[in-house]
Amino acid sequence: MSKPSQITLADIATRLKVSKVTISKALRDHPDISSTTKERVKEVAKELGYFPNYFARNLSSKKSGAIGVLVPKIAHHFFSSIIESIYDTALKHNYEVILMVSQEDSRREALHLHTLLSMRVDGLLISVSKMTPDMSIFREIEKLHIPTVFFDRVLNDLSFSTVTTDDVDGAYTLVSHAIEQGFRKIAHLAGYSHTNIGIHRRQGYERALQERGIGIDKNWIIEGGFAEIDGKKGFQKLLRSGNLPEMIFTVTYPVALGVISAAKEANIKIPEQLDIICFGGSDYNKCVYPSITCVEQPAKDLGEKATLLLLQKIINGEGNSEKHLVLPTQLFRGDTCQPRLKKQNSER
Amino acid sequence: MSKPSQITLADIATRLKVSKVTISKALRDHPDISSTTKERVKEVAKELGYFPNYFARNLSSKKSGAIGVLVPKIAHHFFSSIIESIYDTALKHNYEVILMVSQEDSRREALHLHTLLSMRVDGLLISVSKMTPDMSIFREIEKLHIPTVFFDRVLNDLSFSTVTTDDVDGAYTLVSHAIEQGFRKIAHLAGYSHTNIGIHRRQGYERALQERGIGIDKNWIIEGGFAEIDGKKGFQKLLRSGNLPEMIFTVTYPVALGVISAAKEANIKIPEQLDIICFGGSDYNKCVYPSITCVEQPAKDLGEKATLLLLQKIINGEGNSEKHLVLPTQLFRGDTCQPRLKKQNSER
DNA sequence: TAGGTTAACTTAACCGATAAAGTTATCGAT
DNA sequence: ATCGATAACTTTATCGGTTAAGTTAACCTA
Repeated sequence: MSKPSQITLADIATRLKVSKVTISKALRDHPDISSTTKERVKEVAKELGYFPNYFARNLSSKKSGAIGVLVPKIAHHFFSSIIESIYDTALKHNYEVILMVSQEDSRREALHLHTLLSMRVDGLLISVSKMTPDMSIFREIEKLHIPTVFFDRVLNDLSFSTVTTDDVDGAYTLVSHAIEQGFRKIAHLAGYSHTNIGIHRRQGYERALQERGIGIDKNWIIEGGFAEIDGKKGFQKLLRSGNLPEMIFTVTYPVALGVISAAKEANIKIPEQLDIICFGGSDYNKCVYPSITCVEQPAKDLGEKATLLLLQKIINGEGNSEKHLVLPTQLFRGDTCQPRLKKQNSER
Repeated sequence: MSKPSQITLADIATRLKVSKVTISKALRDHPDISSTTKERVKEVAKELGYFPNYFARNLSSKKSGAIGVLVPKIAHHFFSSIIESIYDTALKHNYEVILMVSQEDSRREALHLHTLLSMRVDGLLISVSKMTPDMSIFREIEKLHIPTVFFDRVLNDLSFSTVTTDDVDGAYTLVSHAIEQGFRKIAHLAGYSHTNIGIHRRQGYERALQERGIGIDKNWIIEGGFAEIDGKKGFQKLLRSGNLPEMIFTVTYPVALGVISAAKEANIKIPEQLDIICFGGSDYNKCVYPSITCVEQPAKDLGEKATLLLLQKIINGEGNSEKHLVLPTQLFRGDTCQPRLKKQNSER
């Protein structure tokens, strides 16, 4: 069956023999309308099962009451946590969320952003894909002066507000911890060097090594993506090189799982024969063996802070003031990266 | 700064000195318009950075080109996979997705469904929360004859189409497998008995035991939710009873992780001292130790099938024909639930 | 008691598109 | 030469609301 036409203001108006504007105002508690009329209107509205047409309302009021969110992935613990937190925060402030997924594809990114713009969202929350971005769409957004906040994966050469994890510090803390536990040969499965998180985590890694006088071996830095498959590939490359490190620091949690999985296949035991640490964890990490020692990303916090910052821009009209929030990570000590004294003795 | 008014059809029209209807038609490749005019229009549209106002378009065309999706959770591997697959499938057919999260709260469920209705979505994809549902909103939807498909968590006493996992069969297969491996004392951390997945998985469990002449011990069936915390609570209850089983079958993957986590705290080794199987897994399960033997849910497939079924209803107008798709699970043999011959010998 | 307020509506205009119903000029056929 | 068809537009109406600008009767004040 075709969709039946739904109840409109006019329906209630004819029923009560008043103008539809009266209905509109009554439902929005406009002072023009007497309280008795308001009551009658609301009663009939409920009785008929009326609910306003979102399109019509927003077309005439020129507000959408919604924020647009663009993420590269959903099925990834980190992003799904952020998304959930964005939804909750937006709801608390009576905003709707329109979510789009680029699937790490920059063409889809542009497509979806256009759709969000056509929906006249009041603001945008964006985390960019890992591909080289198509800058033109972002410049377009810049020109339109739509309140926008980038989170987690940001573009540095644009003048947007950002909410990010303290990637440099997190990586630095984590790798420093590993060094303190006695590890020296630490490889890094890094992210792409054109993404902020890739660059920064690598910087933290390099700084930790340098400060402790450990040389950086370019062969032990392998660039790749952020997914499981990249971990597998990275590990296999290290394995083929015949020069396995004592410790691998991976740019994300999924990459670490990829390494563990590949190591399992290659019959290399973690953490006995090879150890691992990573940037970011998951709720589940603590439940399994080995639980990976990592720095936990403040996913919930990131979503909330980014949303609040955006709402501030929307509501207070602080559209073009540029702010940069950087949130700290927290070290989690799991089963990997345990003190290395015994092993050092037995091996050397 | 306030949002600048964006380019409209009228802007292009005055620029080209034709009517705005000509512009509208030209941009949609309407046969009324000559190809030369179309070219000129498109050129100017691109130059001015025009994109249609989604609200205005849908208000006048009375179509939204969007489907509404309501899920209980996002930050859960199973749901985030389904959601991703819904987004991809919808995109392939040029539909937008409006996603809402109830956070397992039936009041939010009603609220969000009303929002989706007010957005005049062309159809609905719904997975209900674990709370006792507020039926009135679903009856309302039924009356409106909006194409709707329930997936995974469905309501049985309503006449909607559904796409579900074969819960009975999956649980039956999994528990049967455990019995064949030599397990006899099998407890079940079950879901709520008012949800279809809770009921069906328990049915599969009970049938597997009965068919093999193993008595059902009500004390070993513990009802609870679907999250990690429910696994912890369930395990602790079993522990306190002083009568630990050989094997625990949990209603979901997160519940299993809760059990593993609580067992770790209680210094009980899995799978050496206590074994575990669960309904549903995750990509990561294979990477860790112990990888849990489970039946994998066809998350991607579920999302795709549900979306396709809905689109069929929308496009072919098969609004009220009721269909029920049941998708099979697949047994994954992990580190848990290994043959139990040795242990039986050593223990008895 | 005229004049100004105010409460409580109504009418008209508009948001930015689409759909339906005209309007011309052109062209081919009879 | 006339008619009908068609191509290529334009005009008008409409979607379901909101906002701005009237309207009217009642009430208050000087």
